[in-house]
Amino acid sequence: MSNDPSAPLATAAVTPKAAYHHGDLRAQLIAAVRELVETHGPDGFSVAEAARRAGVSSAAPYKHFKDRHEILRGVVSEAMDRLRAAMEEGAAHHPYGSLEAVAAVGLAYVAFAKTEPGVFRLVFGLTEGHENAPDLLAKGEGCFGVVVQAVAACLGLPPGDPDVQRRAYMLWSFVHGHSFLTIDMKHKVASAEINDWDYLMGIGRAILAASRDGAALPR
Amino acid sequence: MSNDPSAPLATAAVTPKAAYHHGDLRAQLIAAVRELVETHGPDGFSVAEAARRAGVSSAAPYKHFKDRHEILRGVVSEAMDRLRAAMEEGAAHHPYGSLEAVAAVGLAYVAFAKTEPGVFRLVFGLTEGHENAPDLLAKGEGCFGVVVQAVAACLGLPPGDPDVQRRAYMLWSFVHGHSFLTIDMKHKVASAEINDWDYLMGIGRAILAASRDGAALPR
DNA sequence: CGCAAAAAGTGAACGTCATTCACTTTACCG
DNA sequence: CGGTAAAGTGAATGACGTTCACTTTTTGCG
Repeated sequence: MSNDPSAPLATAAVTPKAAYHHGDLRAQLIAAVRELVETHGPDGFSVAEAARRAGVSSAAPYKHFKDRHEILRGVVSEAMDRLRAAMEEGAAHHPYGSLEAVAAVGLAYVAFAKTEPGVFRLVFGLTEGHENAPDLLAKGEGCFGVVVQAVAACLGLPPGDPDVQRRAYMLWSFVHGHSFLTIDMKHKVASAEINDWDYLMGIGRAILAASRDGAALPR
Repeated sequence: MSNDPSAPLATAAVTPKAAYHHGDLRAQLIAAVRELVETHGPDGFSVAEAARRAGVSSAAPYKHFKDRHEILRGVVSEAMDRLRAAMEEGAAHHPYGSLEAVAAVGLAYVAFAKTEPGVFRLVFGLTEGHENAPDLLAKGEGCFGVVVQAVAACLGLPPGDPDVQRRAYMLWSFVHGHSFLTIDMKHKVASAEINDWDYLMGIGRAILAASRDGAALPR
C-alpha cells in the first residue's frame, strides 16, 4: 500500500479510504516526517510540526495513526520497501549468481545509509513501539532474503542451506557495520578513503571464496 | 573524571566541585539517565524524571549540564570509558599478540551491546548535539585504538601500518554490525544460535590469516 | 434521491516536558 | 567573619502529545 511516494495533488480517489477531505493525508504525513527525521535527526521530529507541514491541525494525524510511534513505524515501513527495492535493483544490474551481484546488494545498502542517514538510523534504531510489529519484522526478513538469494545463487546452493544462511548473515553484519560506521564518522581513519565497491567486492570474495576449501571460514 | 560509577552517599569532598549541597549530583544524574535509557529506550528519557530520581527539582540539572543533550553526552562519555575498559580487559586475558586476544576484544564489544543495548544504541546513535564534541570523538578513537593494537600485535606490524588499520576497521565493522543485528533481532535466522566466541575467532582468522598470502583479501 | 452513519478534520483542553529567571541556601576562601 | 560563587528551589513560559466534543464531508444504501 502507498507504493507511490509522490501522491497526486488533484482530487484522486486512489483508495476508497484515502481522499475524503484533504487528499491522502497519511502519505503526506509520512513524507513530512521522513523529511524531519532526515534533517533534524530521528528524535527531532514532532507530530505537531509534521501536521503543520501538511497544513492540518495538530489533532488530525490521530485520525490516521494511533501514536507518534505509529507514524514512525509508517516511515520505517516505507523506507524498508525502498531499501529492499534498491537492493534488488542493484543485484539485477549484474549477472545472476555473480560475485558482482552480491557486492551490488551491499553497495545499495551502503548507498541508502549514506543518502538517508537519518531514516537509516531510524529503521535500525526503532525500539519504542516496534517490538510486536509483524509487518516490519517481515520486511526485515525480506531484505535479508535478498542477500540470501544472491549468496545462494553465487554459491550454487539452495537458499535454505545453513551455510548460505550463515555466510549471508556474515556479509550482512559486515555491510551493516560498515554502513553505520560510515554515517557515524566514528572511524575517520580508513573509511573516508575507502572505495565502497572495491571494499565490498573484497569482502564478498573473502567470505564466499572460502566455500571451496573452508580453511579460513569460521566454525 | 567521575571514574567511580557508585558514588559514596556520605559527605565526601571527592572533588572540590562536587559535593556542596547534594552529594555529587552530576554523577547521580548520569546514573539515573543511564537507567532510564536502558529501561525506556534512548528516547524515553526526560530531564524531569532523572531529576526526580535524584531527589532534586527539575531545574537542578541545569546547574551541571547546559542541555538535555549534554546529559546524554555525559552518559555516552561514561559508557565509552566502560566499553574501552572492557575491551582492554578482554584482551588482557589472553597472550599478547594472540588471535584469542583479538577475538576477546570483539567479544567484550558484543557483550557490552548485549548487556546494555539501550546505552549501546545511544552511544552509536547520538546525532543531535554530539557532532562537535571532541572528547567523544577522541574516546571513539581510543576504542578503535584497542582493536588496532591487538591487530598490530597479532600481525607483528606497527599500529600505524595501513594494512593494520584496514584490517582493524574490517574487524570493527564486522563486530559492530553483528552487535547491532543481535540486539535488534533483525536476523533471528542464524544469530540466535551463534556462539559469539567461535564466530569472532572465525572472523578474526579469516581477516588476519590472509595476511600471509593476501589472496582472499579485499583490495 | 435523500439521509444516516462513518470518515476526516477542528479547536480547545490537560498534563508533561525543557528551559529560564529571580531567589534562597550553603560552602569555601581570604 | 563576611563576601562570593556554587548549588538548589519554585514558578513561569512555550511547545508538545493526546484526548474529547464538535463540525464538515463523503459514501453507502434503502
